[in-house]
Amino acid sequence: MKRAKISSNVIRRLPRYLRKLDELTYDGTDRISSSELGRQMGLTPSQIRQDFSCFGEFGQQGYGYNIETLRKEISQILGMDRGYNIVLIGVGNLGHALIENFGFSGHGYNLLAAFDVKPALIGTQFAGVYINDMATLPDFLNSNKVDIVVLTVPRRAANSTAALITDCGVKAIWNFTNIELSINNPNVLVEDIHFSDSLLTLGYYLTDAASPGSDD
Amino acid sequence: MKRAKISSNVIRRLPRYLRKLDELTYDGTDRISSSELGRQMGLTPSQIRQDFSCFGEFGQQGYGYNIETLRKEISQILGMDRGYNIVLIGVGNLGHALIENFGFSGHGYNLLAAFDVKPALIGTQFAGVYINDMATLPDFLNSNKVDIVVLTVPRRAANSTAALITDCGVKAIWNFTNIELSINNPNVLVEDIHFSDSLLTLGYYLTDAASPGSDD
DNA sequence: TAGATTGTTAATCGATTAACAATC
DNA sequence: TAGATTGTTAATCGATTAACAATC
Repeated sequence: MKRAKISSNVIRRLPRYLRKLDELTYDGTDRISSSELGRQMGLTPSQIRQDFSCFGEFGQQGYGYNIETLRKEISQILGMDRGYNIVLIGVGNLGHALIENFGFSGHGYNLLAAFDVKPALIGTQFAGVYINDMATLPDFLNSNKVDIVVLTVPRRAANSTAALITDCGVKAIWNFTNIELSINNPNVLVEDIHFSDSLLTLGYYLTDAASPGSDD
Repeated sequence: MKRAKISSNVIRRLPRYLRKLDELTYDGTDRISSSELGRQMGLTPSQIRQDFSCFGEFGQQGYGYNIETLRKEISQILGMDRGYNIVLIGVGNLGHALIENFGFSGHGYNLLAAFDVKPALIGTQFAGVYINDMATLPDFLNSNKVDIVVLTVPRRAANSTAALITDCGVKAIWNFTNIELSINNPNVLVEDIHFSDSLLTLGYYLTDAASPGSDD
């Protein structure tokens, strides 16, 4: 498997391809050319072929790409077949929403358990996932291979929780706390969902769209 | 106000600057140079000066940038002073989480109301925001200036709801449904929060990090 | 076979970085 | 004033697009 210096732009397009391929499969399509895929996704055929060629040769001249094959390749590149184990910390509304609606298993992940400090939550379960006492978290992390932690704790607990879990060897954090985590271990991966960055960006474009026409 | 062809890369860094400036303000700092800001954010001083210079001259030679001034400029560029009105549609766990925890007003937005189809929810309120019957949505949109709709409905309702609201003149959608909305009006702005894209990206890097060292 | 479409190399375009005169 | 740091122009780097020989 060739894996070398692939740009983050390419990587972030892979899940989009995957989503599109699922949609095409659902619609009953079984093959597609780079030009048709580009048309549907708003990308150039060149870019699509370049993107795929970072990882191998998945197409066939004169035919295009077989959707099932391509989907399998991309899901493998993304590691969806690795059965990564996940733990969620902080079962507020957002944590709750992710447990019940995100569909971890549908993406190839195992959501092993959730943790919270709130006594009323401890021992209950949502969608088959038990909520455990935060106090038992280090023990849990030490006795289970946990690949990814979903961090949905309140902002004030973000950095201390991050420190706790990275000390226990967790190497990847899916961060919903809307702060930039300060982690001194350079091997820990952090993927942020910054709600506010997203909404403010939308606010910019809205302001921009209103600007040139009339300066009200 | 100069507004011309500013790249999306620049725009998406603006909220990050804002977050950093808020943090610096909280820490009691009142000025900063592009090199120190770059050091703290992992950007080059050149890039920071280039970014800001897209919008004006906010610094001072030999001094740097006044944090309060810079913050005000950026928040204006993002349109945070425009008092945009927002409506949220779909009060499941996620919608609920956003209403209670996102802090729309803290970002300069007015969350006017929420809508859902579930009878048990209609007429109740969370954090002072009333949940109204979806059936009353068109009336509401026609009699109120609603700038942005937060779309937190189930996936199956995504496109029909998007069609409904764009027909009522809504020009911006903050989309949490994890599908690519099909909207035929090119003037409607859509900003997606694709949870799965984010997690899959993290999965890629995790897989990648495990790859070169040992192929286990 | 002829037509279609890939994978890849070369060309272009845009974004980031470096350099430096201007100036607080 | 001297030192620091900006805003901006030029240089570099990287990503996207175009072109085309290979081939299914």
